[in-house]
Amino acid sequence: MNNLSQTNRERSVRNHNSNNHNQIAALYEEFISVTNTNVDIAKKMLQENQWNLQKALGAYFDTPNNGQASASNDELFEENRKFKLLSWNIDGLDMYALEVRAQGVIDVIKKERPDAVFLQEVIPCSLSQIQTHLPEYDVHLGNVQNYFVVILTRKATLTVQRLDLIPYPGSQMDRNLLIIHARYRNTVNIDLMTSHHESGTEENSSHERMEQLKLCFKKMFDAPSDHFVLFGGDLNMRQKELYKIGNVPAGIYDLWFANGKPTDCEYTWDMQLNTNKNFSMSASRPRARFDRLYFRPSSDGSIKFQPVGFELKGLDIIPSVQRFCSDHWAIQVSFSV
Amino acid sequence: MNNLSQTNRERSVRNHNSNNHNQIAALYEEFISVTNTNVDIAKKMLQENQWNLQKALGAYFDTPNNGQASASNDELFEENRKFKLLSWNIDGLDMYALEVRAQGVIDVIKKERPDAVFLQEVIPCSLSQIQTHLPEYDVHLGNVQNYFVVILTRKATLTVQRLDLIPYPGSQMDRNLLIIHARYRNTVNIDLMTSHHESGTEENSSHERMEQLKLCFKKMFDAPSDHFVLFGGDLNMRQKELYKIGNVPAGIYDLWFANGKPTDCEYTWDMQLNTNKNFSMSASRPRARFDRLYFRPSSDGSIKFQPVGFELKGLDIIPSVQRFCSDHWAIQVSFSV
DNA sequence: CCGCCTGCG
DNA sequence: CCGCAGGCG
Ligand SMILES: [Mg+2]
Ligand SMILES: [Mg+2]
Repeated sequence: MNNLSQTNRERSVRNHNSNNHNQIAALYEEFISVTNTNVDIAKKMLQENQWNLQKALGAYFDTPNNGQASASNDELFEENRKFKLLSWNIDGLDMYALEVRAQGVIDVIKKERPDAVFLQEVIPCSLSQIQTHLPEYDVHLGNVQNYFVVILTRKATLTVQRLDLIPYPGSQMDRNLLIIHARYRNTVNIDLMTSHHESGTEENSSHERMEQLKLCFKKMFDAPSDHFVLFGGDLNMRQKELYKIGNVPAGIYDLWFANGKPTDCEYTWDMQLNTNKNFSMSASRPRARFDRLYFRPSSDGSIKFQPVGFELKGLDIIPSVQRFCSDHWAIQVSFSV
Repeated sequence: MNNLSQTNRERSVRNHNSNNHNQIAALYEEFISVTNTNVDIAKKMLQENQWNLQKALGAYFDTPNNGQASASNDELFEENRKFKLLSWNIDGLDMYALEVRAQGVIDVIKKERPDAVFLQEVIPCSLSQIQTHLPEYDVHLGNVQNYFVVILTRKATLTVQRLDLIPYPGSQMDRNLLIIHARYRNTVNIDLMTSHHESGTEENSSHERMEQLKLCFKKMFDAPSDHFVLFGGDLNMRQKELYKIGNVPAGIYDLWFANGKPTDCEYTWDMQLNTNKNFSMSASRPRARFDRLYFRPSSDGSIKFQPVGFELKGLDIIPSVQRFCSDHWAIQVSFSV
């Protein structure tokens, strides 16, 4: 019996208690996490089953075409739980309809319910919106000058032990590496690292990016070996630069590759599809895989944490303002835990 | 007896003819070429020796400390003749005191008396000055739009057989390679090639420069093997780029290297010494060896053509306007012929 | 934070 | 034709 099973037991106890608001939210959380559905289905199934999670899950999976109905609920519990991480440069430097666009970001997070979120190019005004509208997350940040990176951790699943902020000494743009040392469901140590690496094509920026990336890879190895390490963000990375630093070190996995290199998720900054910037009349319509997520597994092989998905989010234009949330797409990875 | 000796004989014949202006100029030319002096000394010595070149040379070298007085005049003839080539980006895009600066360029050429001159960044207005004030040179050019490259050949020593203009297909700046197929003293075939390679540090410019340089090296090899080939100009070259294309091919010689890498002639574009641009208040004071000359010897080993000198010219500020002739220095190479 | 341009130090 | 900033398509 591994640590995750203990967590399940603990939660079963909670489920038999009173129906106050926090506990209903926890039931939704659990139902959605196991069934990979949404809050509407969770509400319906739980209401129909007297707010008993096991009964609601049983009823859901007994319905034909819902999940894998042949397995027992406990097995489904084990098999279907996901850890989700979403990373997004939300372009807080673009003032056009920023408040509406930031609300769009919040809506995506509410819908996706990732356990952790890496945000880049956040400005104070957007940060306030996030803190107001996403109370289900803890908000972690280093500096709050100009624009900055933020890590959100889902209160229900992650407890934060420590924060590290490592400035890049060579950065001309005040970029830094933000690290959150967290525990997932009180059992799994996960170090969450995000960064917004030096922008632009200039030689100095390119060189600085390589230094920043090398530092990050080193930090991933510096973490205790029994921790899982997730690092990524807007790395502004070019293939040549990765090649020049010797490609991704052994023991670290690019989660786009680990999830089968889905070609429809390749470009995270795509001026052929994203119209937030004025490239429509331009001769060049560049696109690139600037945003990436890397994974260093734990040395503890008994802990299940398998990459099972890579998706782009934020692909929809916001009708009211005819803008996307950002010039970058969000990238989201899932792990079977 | 090689071809150069024949040329000497031909000239001796000319020297006994009448004293019209052209022939006096030819006598000056010869005297200066052999003695490495200047027009004032040539005039004095020739006047004192009844315009007899042999007597004037004899008198000059019999004077203690003048040349190597122990050798015979004929030997000195052989030993001291030089072929000189000067290359200069004269910054015709800088309008500040351009006419005075172009006159400065003309003055340097008149003083140095190179057999051939490669000019880059010439504009029509400067071209007119050159044509007016340097009648001792033939002027060769391809396009005359915006700014362009020009080759000057000394009428007394070079006869031009053909001109080729090869546009660089990938250039964003209408750059091209200008080739003059010439004969030196009616005996030695010399192909003169100059170019102004793509400017700037951008990736596309850098890549285009490498393509341009590869084409030029190829053209140097395409010339008939019994020709000497001299190629160079403002190549805007970076060490990395030369490395990336595999360095200078075997059989081609960088004349700065061939002349012992004189460290005081390394930087041809030097914002630490040249004040034409506004770098005085700038944090960076860049300098580079942008201007280079390459040499492919003839397969005919009987023809003497040995690199014997590399110099910078145009190092003096013009007092009246407090500017240098150009933001580039001129580079000048000499061959013992 | 694409390429390219202009202007500044 | 240096690096960098700001603006444009
Ligand atoms: Mg951005
Ligand atoms: Mg120039």
